[in-house]
Amino acid sequence: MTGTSSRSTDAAHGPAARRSDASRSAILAAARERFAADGYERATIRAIAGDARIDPSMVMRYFGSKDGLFAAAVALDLRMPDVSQVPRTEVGQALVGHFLDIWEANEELTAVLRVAVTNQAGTERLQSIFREQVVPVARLVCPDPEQVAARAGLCAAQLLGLALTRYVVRLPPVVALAREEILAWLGPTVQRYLTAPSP
Amino acid sequence: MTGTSSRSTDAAHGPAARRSDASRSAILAAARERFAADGYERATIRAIAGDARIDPSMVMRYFGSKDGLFAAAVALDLRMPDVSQVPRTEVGQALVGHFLDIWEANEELTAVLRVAVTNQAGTERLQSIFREQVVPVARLVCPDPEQVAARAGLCAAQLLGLALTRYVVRLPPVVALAREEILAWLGPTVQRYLTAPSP
DNA sequence: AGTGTGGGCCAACAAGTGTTGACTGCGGAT
DNA sequence: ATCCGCAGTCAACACTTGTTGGCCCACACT
Repeated sequence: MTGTSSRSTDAAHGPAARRSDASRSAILAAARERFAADGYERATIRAIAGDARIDPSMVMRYFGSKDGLFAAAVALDLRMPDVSQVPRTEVGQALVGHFLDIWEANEELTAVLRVAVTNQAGTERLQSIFREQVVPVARLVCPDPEQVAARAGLCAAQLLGLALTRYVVRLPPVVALAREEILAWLGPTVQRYLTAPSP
Repeated sequence: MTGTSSRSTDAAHGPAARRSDASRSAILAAARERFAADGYERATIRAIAGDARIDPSMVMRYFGSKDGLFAAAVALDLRMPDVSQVPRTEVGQALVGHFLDIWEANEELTAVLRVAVTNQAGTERLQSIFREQVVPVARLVCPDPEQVAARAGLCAAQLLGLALTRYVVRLPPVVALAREEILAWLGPTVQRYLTAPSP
């Protein structure tokens, strides 16, 4: 792109652009798809490499191991919205809507969820996403600091349950729900878990 | 041939008691444990047979295949309570409590959930449990027959989400919740999903 | 006694897994 | 033109998986 000539002048380009970047991202895309569709064990390196039209040994050279590939494929950023800009009474709906957005934008979250159920590394990945990206947002909304973790956990239970039944197990009635229905049903639930007085 | 040479004591005991029944149930118990702990692919027949202190080939002879073993191991009965005996306003809490009970009574539900995420047969098993055991109960509580499926689906999303975060992924704040806290938080949610007017 | 049904063990198979190493050839730097 | 680094290929390794068939022995029946 930027003239292959400026190879030695990698001054401000961060990590020097490698000739194999196309293959790398092809592998990562295929990996996300396979992990999301099949889970960790059934997403074989051979299948991923086949999807990316590349030799399996290249996957090893680039990412070291299957675990390394998974770690590189799902470096997940939830892009949580700035809830301080949202009216206190609508934060529940806003969060549910945001989660629906990112869940349908790409397959990374589905991949993390599927893998987290059978793979230790996946479990830890999901736990760290919760700890580092979900809990801090709850901290901004939630009155009592001591209850932040529990309230965030309740929200995670509701939202992951929706994702599980809608995108993984695909219970027909849950798949059939329209976006507005989900917002109307789950929004108040999340709102209550975050802001209602402790029962 | 029907020459099953009726054993001396099997007069009217239904399916004649076999000499290998001890081994069979040992295998089934080990299978439930492994499926619950490891999911479908990582729960190997060899490991299950090892736990049951029996040869792997016996598993094949008794259950035909790994799929057959799974089907036999998790013939799940939710033992749903008779909700018509429960006051309309407490049915939510009653259902949440019941699910906590059976989830902690044995590992069958955890096994079904773990397997359902990566295995097609497991997915169908979970779907049929929902269709045949959860939806009918919702039908008794729910006013509008057209909304029964959707409302049951919402309850499943909340309850499976709790199970996922508490027993599978084990998010620390969710694991730390006491039974009464869960009842107090989730009871009203399930209650609303079942009986509140459509939003 | 003998006998045969069937529970149990052993060894092996074919297929598929992650992973490794040696080899080829293109392209940019010298 | 020459060299060197690195993307890419091929083949193989060591291992595990589900699954199969043959064999041995215990026991209940005649």
